[in-house]
Amino acid sequence: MRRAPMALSRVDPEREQALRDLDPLTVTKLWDNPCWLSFRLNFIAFRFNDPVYRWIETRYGLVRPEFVALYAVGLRDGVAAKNIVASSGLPKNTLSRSIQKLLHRRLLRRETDHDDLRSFVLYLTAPGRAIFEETMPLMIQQQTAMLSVLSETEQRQLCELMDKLVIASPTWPTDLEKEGTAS
Amino acid sequence: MRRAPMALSRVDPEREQALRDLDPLTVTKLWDNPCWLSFRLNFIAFRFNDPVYRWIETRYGLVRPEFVALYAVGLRDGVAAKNIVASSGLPKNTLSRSIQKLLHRRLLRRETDHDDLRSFVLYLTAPGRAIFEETMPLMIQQQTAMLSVLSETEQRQLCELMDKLVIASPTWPTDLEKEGTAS
DNA sequence: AGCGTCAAGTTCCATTTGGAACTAATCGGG
DNA sequence: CCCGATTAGTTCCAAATGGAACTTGACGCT
Repeated sequence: MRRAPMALSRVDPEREQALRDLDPLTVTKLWDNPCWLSFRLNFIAFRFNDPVYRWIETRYGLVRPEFVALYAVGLRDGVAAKNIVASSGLPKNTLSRSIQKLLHRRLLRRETDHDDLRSFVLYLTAPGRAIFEETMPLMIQQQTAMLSVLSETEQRQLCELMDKLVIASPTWPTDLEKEGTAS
Repeated sequence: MRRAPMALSRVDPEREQALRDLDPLTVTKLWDNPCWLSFRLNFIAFRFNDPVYRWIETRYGLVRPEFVALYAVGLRDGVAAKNIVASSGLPKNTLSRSIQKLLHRRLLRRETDHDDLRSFVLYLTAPGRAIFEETMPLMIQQQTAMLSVLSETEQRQLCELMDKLVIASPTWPTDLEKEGTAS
């Protein structure tokens, strides 16, 4: 168990300098960690999320789940809270509150869904859309900066590989079970 | 701005079924979202993290930052809190408390670092290591399940691409600035 | 139609979180 | 070799979080 996952860690002088900027524990988590996927995912995601959410918080006073909701409606007018829950993994009470606050601030507007009276359909107001439109280019700029170390081809590869994973996700176990060893 | 990022979204009958299992908003976030990287990262990371942390919480009563600390020390004996902060992105007070709790439960042990008297070096106790050793295979099992849709080659590609990203991470902007457009 | 089960969203409240201020130790210059 | 600036870790406290219970509407079954 204490071995590099999928070596490519030859002493490549190219990288020597960059490695000096990484915390030693980060280096261990990268190359001496059987769970390489988890660490890379969380690390890269954090480096994207953190600047984005800090900016949105200071600029608009919207905290993370609030922006998640606004962004979701911005991408797809007419979604319901349940969709945002399903696609974000946030608990539904957190999203309920976030949507309330957005409604209060008139960034979102909602109507009862006439096909299911328990449900509400959500829309951006003009100010809501303004925030969405202003934020999007900055997020893209951050993404571009992060991806700039990869070639066009590599970027497409990465996109496609992650694509396959997301598509396969409904088949993944949602619980860790010990019994797996008993097969 | 409202366009698919890097299309590969041809109507591939292979995927039609899998797509039916995904929430419509999830589909939008995948293929009609200029920020494809962020969504894929967060989504896949969530599907790994959620089962793992729920299991650890119910099995050992350790919450996420506590397990983050234990896992870090498990990977690399003798790290200090600051390293865990740097590599995890969690706030340092949260980690301070987590480490306290682990010390109290005798899963971790610490000594003052003789090179820097402000700092402490952390070690796993035998019970701490037992938890680490028991959890690791389950995490690997989850990772294997998630990656099983990819071929060996694709898995290695994914690993290498994410690798490059993490290595480049020290050069990424840590703040979103409007000025970027003024260059 | 009438009833048990389930789903969408909300409310309650104990717990967790994280920014900011703090303590103690190191470092960098004159 | 002392002093201002910085860093490791802790403490404080207001605010966010999320599990569980609740409300209201939908759906299936007889």
